[in-house]
Amino acid sequence: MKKDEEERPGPGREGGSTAFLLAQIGAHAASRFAENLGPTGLSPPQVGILRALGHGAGSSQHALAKRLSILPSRMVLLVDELEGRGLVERRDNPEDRRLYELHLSPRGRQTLESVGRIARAHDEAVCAALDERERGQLRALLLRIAEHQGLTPGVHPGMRHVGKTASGAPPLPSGGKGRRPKKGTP
Amino acid sequence: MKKDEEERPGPGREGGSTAFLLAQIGAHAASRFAENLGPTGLSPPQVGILRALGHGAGSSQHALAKRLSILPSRMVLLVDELEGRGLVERRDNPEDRRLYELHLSPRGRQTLESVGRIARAHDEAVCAALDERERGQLRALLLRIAEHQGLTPGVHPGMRHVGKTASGAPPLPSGGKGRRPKKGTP
DNA sequence: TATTGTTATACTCTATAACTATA
DNA sequence: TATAGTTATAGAGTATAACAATA
Repeated sequence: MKKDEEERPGPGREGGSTAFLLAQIGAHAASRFAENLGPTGLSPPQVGILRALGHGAGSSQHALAKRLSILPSRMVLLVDELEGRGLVERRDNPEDRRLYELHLSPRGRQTLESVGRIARAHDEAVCAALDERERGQLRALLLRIAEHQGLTPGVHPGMRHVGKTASGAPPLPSGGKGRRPKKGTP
Repeated sequence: MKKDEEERPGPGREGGSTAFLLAQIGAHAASRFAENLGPTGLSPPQVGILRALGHGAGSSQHALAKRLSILPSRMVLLVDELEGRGLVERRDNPEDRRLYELHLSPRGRQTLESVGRIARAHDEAVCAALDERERGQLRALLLRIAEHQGLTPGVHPGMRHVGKTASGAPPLPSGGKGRRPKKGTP
């Protein structure tokens, strides 16, 4: 057959566009980090919670969920597990009894330090192809993009549910009954 | 209370590590791209299929699934929809009747060009903070990381399911009955 | 027996509505 | 009435087993 006419998307685009490279490498980095968390038994969003509590304790679940772009309904389960492992404490807020105050336990703080070590090793592995000067260059460029795109420092936008709905169907109504009494029912 | 002792992960790490910045910006870029695909009604993996067929037609579903790291069972549904929209054709392979040959239809090729325009606009938007020289620098650094990490050019590693299994529970056995006769039952 | 396409099934994550207790 | 936490439920993505047709 004839020599294939190389359907390149543009000039000098071997390996994909820069935006594609960012998405590709970013997904790889996120997956590797999740793998490296294996020994801790924590998921990336749980690490986000521990980190947030590490330098801003006493937050309510709702405030934390908003800050981390996690749904409140999901936050419940994530905190349930962290509390069950003794890493996070739910304390009553005496001024507003609807709210919890979330705090890191000593063990939680210890775990957070361990996560920090994992994160540093992970960063080293991801950037291994570059020398110190190049890492600084890359970091500076990425910071400018992040700022220009309006990204919140330190908050990973968990892959918002976007694409699809092929047939354009509107969302259906749903049930829900709610049952259990809340925490401190006297 | 005393002044909080700023729990920074390391020196000069405002905004997170470089690996975190890559994950953050990468997720943002992927989400935005999925949004920009809205008018086409295509999902990112479907775009991957169209692109692959654009310069390597005649592939079987299985071979394509392997190349794009999509599960064969998912590939069925993705191709079902592309075929239903008249963008892709399933042709019988006369040499091995188990296989299909996947081909882009003229309309599929047209759609692929449209996607290319969307992708270029997307790339421009993501890199808007940088000038031409800086984009070249960034691209060169990213290509070196991608190569060092062993990433396949042009293939997005869709966010492999990694983290969690909090209780370390092993996977359960499952059923499955299978029914319908395959395509060309004479 | 092995492979391709397919279906069934299960688990996770995302997203929304509804409910309780409290303000 | 509004808000925080919670539960139920629906939908999409990921993953695996099982099956029919074919090799």
